Amino acid sequence: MSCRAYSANAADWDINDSAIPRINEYDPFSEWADGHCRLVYRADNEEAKRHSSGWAMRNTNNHNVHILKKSCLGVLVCSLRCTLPNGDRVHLRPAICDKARKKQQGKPCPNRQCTGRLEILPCRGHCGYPVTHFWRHTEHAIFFQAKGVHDHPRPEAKSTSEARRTLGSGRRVRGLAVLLAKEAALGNKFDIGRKTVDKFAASGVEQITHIEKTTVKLVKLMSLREPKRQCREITNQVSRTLNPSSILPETDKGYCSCPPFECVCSYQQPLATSLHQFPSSPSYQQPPLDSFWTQEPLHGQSYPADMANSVNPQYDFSSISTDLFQPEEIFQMDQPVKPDYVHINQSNEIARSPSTLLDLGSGTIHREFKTEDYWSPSIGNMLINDDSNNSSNSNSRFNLNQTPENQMVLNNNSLPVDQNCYMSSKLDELPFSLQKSHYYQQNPTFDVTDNKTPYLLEDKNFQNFEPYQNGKNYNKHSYQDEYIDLGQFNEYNSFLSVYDNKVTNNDNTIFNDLDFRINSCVPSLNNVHSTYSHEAFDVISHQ
DNA sequence: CGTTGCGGGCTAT
DNA sequence: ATAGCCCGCAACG
Ligand SMILES: [Zn+2]
Ligand SMILES: [Zn+2]
Repeated sequence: MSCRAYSANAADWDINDSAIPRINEYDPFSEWADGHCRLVYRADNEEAKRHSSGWAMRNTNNHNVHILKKSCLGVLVCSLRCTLPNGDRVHLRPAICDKARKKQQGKPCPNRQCTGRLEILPCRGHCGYPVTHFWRHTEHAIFFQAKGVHDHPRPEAKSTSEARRTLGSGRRVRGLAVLLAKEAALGNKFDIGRKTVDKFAASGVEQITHIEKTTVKLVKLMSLREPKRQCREITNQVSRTLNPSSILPETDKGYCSCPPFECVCSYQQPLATSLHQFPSSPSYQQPPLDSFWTQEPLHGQSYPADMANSVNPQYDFSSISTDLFQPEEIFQMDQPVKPDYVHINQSNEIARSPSTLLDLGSGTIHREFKTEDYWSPSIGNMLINDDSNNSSNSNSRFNLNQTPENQMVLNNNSLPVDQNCYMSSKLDELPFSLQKSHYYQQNPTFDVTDNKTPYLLEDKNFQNFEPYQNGKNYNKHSYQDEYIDLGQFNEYNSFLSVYDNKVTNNDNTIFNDLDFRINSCVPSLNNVHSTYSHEAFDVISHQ
């Protein structure tokens, strides 16, 4: 699900804007928002208030009191990429707490018949870095913005994870039943947001057609300002691509009776053996023998129904207990955790390094399945990346990114998102300052002043187009001075005209693409964005 | 115990 | 300046 192409509010704002249009419509909470999106929730939305997400997001310090930033921790997977009997893959929820997360790593795979160990598959969905979520509160709404497209499967639902944790050590099936029931019950709430998804997905396709036409323009726009470090990391994604052909080799395995994180049995799996020693990160990747995600069910685990049937059942939760994560237990296993493994894992826990460049320009989908590919993209999955809970969330990452087109399609909303930032245009051509001045002059009405207020405090101004005011400042800088609001450019054309000195075309979609790419891959350009379709532009630069 | 948020501080670009 | 990230602290459940 990700975000809908158009949020109720036509996202003509950016989380960093000092002034944002007043929002009248709110979006239903999207637990699995993916791709670049901006959503506005009601201030009383509990989930929004908690800044929760289906993705395992951890707080990260962005030195900005007004905006809460979180980055994705990826997903906890089996080092052997085993497939559960039902065809699902292991994808547990990484603990948010660093300490707890470390404990998780190296634990035996929950699949009883698998000898693999749990390891973190870091998120590299945003230019090689973890996808980030931004939250900002205003008086009447909670603004949410995401950057990047998760290149990994969805972790288990938060509720499931919690349930597991709290379920006592009850070791039997009973616990499992409870979990399943919970999951099933929880799943229903997401249906709401989904309808729009398909719709947007379709529109996304349409938009894609415009891409070629607009490419030139986009390049031009991007040339306005090229961030020094662009994301061009397509490579990572490619590396995770899996061979579709390989399918569920391990599917039929039975489960051992060992706890998910504490398997003690010595059951050996043929394939896996050494795999667990390698970190999941692409740079280190060892080729999993078979496609890890290929089989991800189309419906993500997030789906209630699915969960009950597929996801949870696969795990042996009976043994899961609070002590699952006890470090000591790791050593109790017949096969001690390999120190190296753990070590490596930690270092790779979160992708830090950018990746290598990919063939950005190629629009081809890489299906070459290298041994190291983690993901096998299934086109069907790729096309729909919706946040609705059911979608094949797991696919979002992987496959889509390989091609610009694909990405665009995939990204939720149909908004083209170029994670890869394959377009390395030069922004230099147009001085950024120029843009600012233009926009700024035209939007005299906006108040640029920056007042500071913790994001938790509602930022009235934000909603009303007023500057931040209140409280804390951004840690070290204020946005106000440089804030530029492009709101006046209601049309994409207007925007173009500014640069081109002429009005070019009416194709709003183009802008979207541009926006997407810019936002996603070019850090500096994140402020430049358009409403996803014909809405006004909101370009902001601040510093 | 784990989650969530805060914020200092370091690093790379 | 921007962004990513580590780390400790604290409130909370
Ligand atoms: Zn396994
Ligand atoms: Zn992610």
